[in-house]
Formats: sequence, C-alpha cells, structure tokens
Amino acid sequence: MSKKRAFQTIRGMRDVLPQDMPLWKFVIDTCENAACAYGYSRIETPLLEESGLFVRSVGEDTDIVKKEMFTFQDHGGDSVTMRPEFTASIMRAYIEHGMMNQPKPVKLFETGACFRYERPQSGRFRQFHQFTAEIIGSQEAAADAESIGLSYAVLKELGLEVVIQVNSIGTFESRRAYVKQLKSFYQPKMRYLCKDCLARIKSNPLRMLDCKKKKCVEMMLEAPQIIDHLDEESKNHFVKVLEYLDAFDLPYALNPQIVRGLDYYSKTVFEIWAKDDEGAARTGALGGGGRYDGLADILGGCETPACGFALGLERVIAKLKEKNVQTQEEQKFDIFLAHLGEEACKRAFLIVEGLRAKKYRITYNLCKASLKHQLELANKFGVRITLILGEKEVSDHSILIKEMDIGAQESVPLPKLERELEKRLRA
RNA sequence: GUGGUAGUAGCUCAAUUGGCAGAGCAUCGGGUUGUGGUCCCGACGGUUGUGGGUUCAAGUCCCAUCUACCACCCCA
Repeated sequence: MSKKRAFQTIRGMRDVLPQDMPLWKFVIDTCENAACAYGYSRIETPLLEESGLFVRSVGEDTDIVKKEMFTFQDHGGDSVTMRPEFTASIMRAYIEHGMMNQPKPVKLFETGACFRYERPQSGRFRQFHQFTAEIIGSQEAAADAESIGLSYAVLKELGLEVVIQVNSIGTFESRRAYVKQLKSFYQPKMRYLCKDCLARIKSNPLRMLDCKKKKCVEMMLEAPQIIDHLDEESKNHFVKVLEYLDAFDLPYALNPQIVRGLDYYSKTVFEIWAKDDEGAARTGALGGGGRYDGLADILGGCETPACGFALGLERVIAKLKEKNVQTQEEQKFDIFLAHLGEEACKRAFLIVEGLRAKKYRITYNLCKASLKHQLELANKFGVRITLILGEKEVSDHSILIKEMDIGAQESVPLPKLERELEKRLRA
C-alpha cells in the first residue's frame, strides 16, 4: 500500500493560520471601526457574479479582464466570475436594490476575498483580501477628500506612515481628448518605444506613462501631461480636492504617473504608499482608489457620481510584520480543570459547564493524560488557577484549587468552589 | 505570460569531492502510581517536493514538472 499523496494549497492560495489571526483581526477591526465611525454601513456581496459585470466595468482592455479573471461556466451554461475587486459588485447592489432612494451619499464598506489569476509574488496572491469603502451619490470634491482621509486614518491608526499619491485623469471627455494628443505625440517616436509600450499605445495609452524602461521614461518627461489637459470642470474639481487635503492636513504628493488601469475611473485617482517604500516597489501600493462617476451608467443605472478606495490586507499585514508590530495573543483562559479517572472526567464536564455559565474562562483536556501532563498544559495556557478533580475529590465531593503563580493549593468542598474562585479571580 | 534563485522531519536548519540522511525546537513517553515552570533520559518523526536519467553509488550531477521566493508585467 503506497502512502496517499498529501494535498497542498493550489498556486497563489494560502491558509491564514491561528497564530496570524490576532494581526488579521487587528487590521480588519481597525478598518471596519473607522468606516463605521465615518458613517459607512457594512454590505456583503457575493464572491461570484455574472462575468459581464466585470468585463463592462473594469474594462475589456484591462489585464484584469483579459487574463486575470477566474471565469467559468456554471451548470446552467452561464459565464460567471470570482470577483477580482469589489467596486463593480457594490455598485451593482446599489442599483439593484434601489439605494438611490436613500439619503445621499450612500456610504458602504466590505471586507473579503478577491481573486485574480496572476503569477504570485510578494504582496500578490491569487486569492487576496481587500477592505473597500465607497461613497455613492456625491460629486463633491469633499467626498474624494474624505475617502482619501479615511484610507489615511485607517493606516495611521494601524501605525503605518504613508503618503498619498494623487492625480486626476479628468472626465471621460477630457481624457479622450488627452489620449488623442498622447497618441499623436508618440506616433512619430514609435520605433523608439519598448515592446510593451507599442502594445499599450493601442490598448491603453495612459499606461505608457508609468513604463519604467529608461528610454520610455525619457520620452515620457516630454509627453503632454494629463494635468495640463483637463477640462475646466475636472480642473476645478481637482483643485478643490487638493484644497481639502491641505485643510485636512493629509500628507500627499502630486504624481502624474498614477493613472489606474481600470476603465471606470474618472477625475481623482490615488494610491497609498508606505512612506519608506521607494516608489512602492517592494510590496506594491497598500491601497488605491478614486472617483468613478461613469460606473453606474455603464452598469445600467442612472448616472451617479461615486468614489472610493480599497486596501490590500495582505500588503498591509506584510508591512506591519516588517515593522515588527506586535499584537499580543490574547490570554484565552483563567482556569484549567485537571481530572483523573473516568468518574472525575464525567463530573468535570458539568463543573466546567457551570463555571462557563458564570462567565469564567475555563478549559480542560479531552485526551487521556497524567496529572503531570495536564499541569504542563495548564502552564502553557498561562492560567492563574488549576482545579484538580481526582478520585479522592470525587468521593468526598471536594476539589483542589491550585494557584499557579505561587504553587499553593487548597481543598474546598464543591459547593463552595464558586465563592472561592470569586475571591481569587474577581476580588 | 517572460526571466532568475530555491525546495532535506510539524518548525529552524546541517550533511566536506557524488560515499551509512543528522541536530535544535516542538510532540509523545519515562525519571515522579496524584502535582507545572528548570533539569536529566528515551521514543516518534523522512520515498531529501514529484517523475525520469547519469553512476558501482545521487540530498548532492542532468532533464522535466510542481510549489515558494525575487525581478518584469500588472495591481490592492
């Protein structure tokens, strides 16, 4: 008989183990508490959506749609996709459930897993987790600024120093005009472009702006800048956003290379970089977002201005680990009950239940074990008190109370157990 | 999708030129029939990621493959 093959997680997927949970809980709680304090409501959308939702919103020419989606046919023959991000789903829910009839703006947050079929790397997995927060129904620059402010507040609360990289890509109209100019700037220089940029000039010219190839960077410096080609409306909006950021005293940097790959963005776009990350090169941006006034219309709703952002939880957690941020493992129990013999085991169950009902944090062991072993366990749990219930105690209806720090122990009649525990633990 | 580095016990890692697969931690047992933290002794644990090849002999060399990590690409 050959040993069966052991299974392992498939590529790009990983387990979050109990020892990492305190850190995860810390991060998620911080995000969600901040969102609640800022007036956001929790929403939960499905992991699986109709494929068209993402194709239309994220954009057919984006890498996400072209090669990164987990898409398959369900048994009814429909094409469905594991969500690669939240924004499209949340906007779909907003439209589907008539949330436009709620007082505006509607502020929603969600935490959960997203899926992209990419080559795994540091800070990049095929299943990853995001915290996302969206403001739907406000066109005001104040909404953009508050969105940025929330992302900053969360990361600051977590103890990370970050700088917001901000840019504006304008309305669709002004962007289209700019892209035209950009193309005509690059057209005569085509033969100097790198392979990737040659592809990008057709599919997604904006992305040429953050090519890292030396020649392309040199050309980019002379290329028309989107900031200079914004229409009046976009320009005013952007100026106002920056005024708010100044007023909120948020550390930001204007970065004309932030263009965002997703089709639905318009006007304000931003990324959040850790302060000590040179160009966010190592783990990528901790988060990103912007305004997406056109999305509702794309998804068949009324035109609805909206903006929001998402944080990559794995990246935030990696950063916290890099900074050696300590979250202490919570002390789980105050009392351990050691039992010896079958009869004691049966009675132990009831005693433990009784104490749990009184809100004592108590545990005992389910393996056959010596008293020595059980005391070792008690010690590892770090409990203050170990109760010992052996055959002798069972027969005379008593129990031993052992105080772990000084090692002293005392036999007390069972009916007096609670009073004695209260004296020692709740005095 | 492209290029590079790596994979040995649950974890961290040894193994000389190709020559008997090892240690610490953890787990379990004993020293102590019912007493923890320190200590001592012992046991368990491996098809060296997987599959082929070269060789008298492969953890070590070659090929393929999987996975992780790094750099592109892209993004949170």
